[in-house]
Amino acid sequence: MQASATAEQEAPSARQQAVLDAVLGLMVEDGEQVTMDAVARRASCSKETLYKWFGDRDGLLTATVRWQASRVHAGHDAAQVLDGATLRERLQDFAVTWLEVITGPTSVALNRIAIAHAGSRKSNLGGIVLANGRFAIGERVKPVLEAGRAAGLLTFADSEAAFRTFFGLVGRDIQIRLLLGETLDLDGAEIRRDAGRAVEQFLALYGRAKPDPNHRS
Amino acid sequence: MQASATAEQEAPSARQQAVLDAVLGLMVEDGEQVTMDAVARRASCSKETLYKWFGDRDGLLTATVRWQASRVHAGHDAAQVLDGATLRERLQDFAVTWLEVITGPTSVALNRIAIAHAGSRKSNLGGIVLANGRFAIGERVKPVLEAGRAAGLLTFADSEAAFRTFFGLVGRDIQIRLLLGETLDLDGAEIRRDAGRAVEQFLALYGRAKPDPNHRS
DNA sequence: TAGAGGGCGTACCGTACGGTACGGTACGCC
DNA sequence: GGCGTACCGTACCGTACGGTACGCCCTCTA
Repeated sequence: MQASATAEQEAPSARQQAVLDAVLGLMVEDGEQVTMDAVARRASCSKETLYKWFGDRDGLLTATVRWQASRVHAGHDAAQVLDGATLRERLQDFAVTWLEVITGPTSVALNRIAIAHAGSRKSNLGGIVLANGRFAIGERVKPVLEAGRAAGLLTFADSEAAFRTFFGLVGRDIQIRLLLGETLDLDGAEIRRDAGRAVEQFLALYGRAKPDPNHRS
Repeated sequence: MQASATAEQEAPSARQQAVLDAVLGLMVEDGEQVTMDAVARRASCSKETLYKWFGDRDGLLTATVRWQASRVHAGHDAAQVLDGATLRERLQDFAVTWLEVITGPTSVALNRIAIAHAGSRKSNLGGIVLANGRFAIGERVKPVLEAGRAAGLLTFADSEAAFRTFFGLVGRDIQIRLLLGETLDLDGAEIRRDAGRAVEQFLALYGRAKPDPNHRS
């Protein structure tokens, strides 16, 4: 009983990636029709191969979540010295990226699956989604906030609390509305506007000095 | 084929309410074991009766969501004249109530079911949950915000946008984390503290005057 | 050319679950 | 008492789906 891409963290082969993409496609089309038969048909592979590679259905779903998560991570490392314009720009980038992710159909479908699964203890899809979504971005934003504090641009005691406020200002009710089936389709311009508003509000709450209107990028 | 409490809005009888409470109980215990057999066993009724009363499984779930929604609504009407302390207090009330709702196990279970269901078009559970959750509270908060604006305490152009910011400041990442299976259990004190912070942040963003530190309730 | 192995397609099995049918019982009404 | 109604409990049916088994093809190696 060898489960290649499940218990082991081995990166999936190209063929396996194609299978996982097929799963994602089915999830986006209709989260409830992700059946082993449907996956096999869609990916043009045999069910036996699915079980050989992923162990069982849960393993397949887990591998899919991991696979999607592995693609989301991207983004530059922190510049150590921050001025006000750079800080604003970095936060804007995070906000835009985050909004693009959570409004994407793949994210919505994946979160739906993970949430449905979270109801019954087995196989921690929700934990994986959280670790690669909300917590991953937290770990990337907090250093920026702390650099901003070090540069005297921000003031806060607890970077985790500051980040959670930022998270709330950016996401607001968008994710829950999408998850519950509302169709919001935000275009890029609207996302940038929303992100900008959130950043300004965050800076209004946590900025040490009033934002300098002469010093826009 | 008469479906008493489904297509029709008729309030469920006492016996039917007991059945719906059984459904809620099963949902909280394990969202996936809400099977018609399990409901019948739990509620000590026959499956035939379930189908007679609710039509089919979707009807039963819909009736359950409506039944729970009908219990959540509560809360005083708006006082027309607002001073700063009253406004702060009203907002605090809303924030506490909302946090208590979304952190409750029933709400988490119900939202999970509705979200899982939202993946496939049939039977709009997500819409019902949204209408009775996020939108219902919005319709109750916005008049308060507008009264605050009329009293010169707040300044904003769009009450919907202002409410969404309030919503984000209150909820932050709490709901998505709970839905994805994290166990956060906030106690009453923490909820009040969170709510207070959110209200202060909201007033800092939208208040016309700086909050008067001498004038706390 | 022959053998081996990986993988596709498909048939198959067991079970769980949605939905229906039916016998039995309690209760109200004539 | 006799009848209808409402409901419980349970047996039953059909199907969908997770999981397994097996035959065939294709490719790679010697």
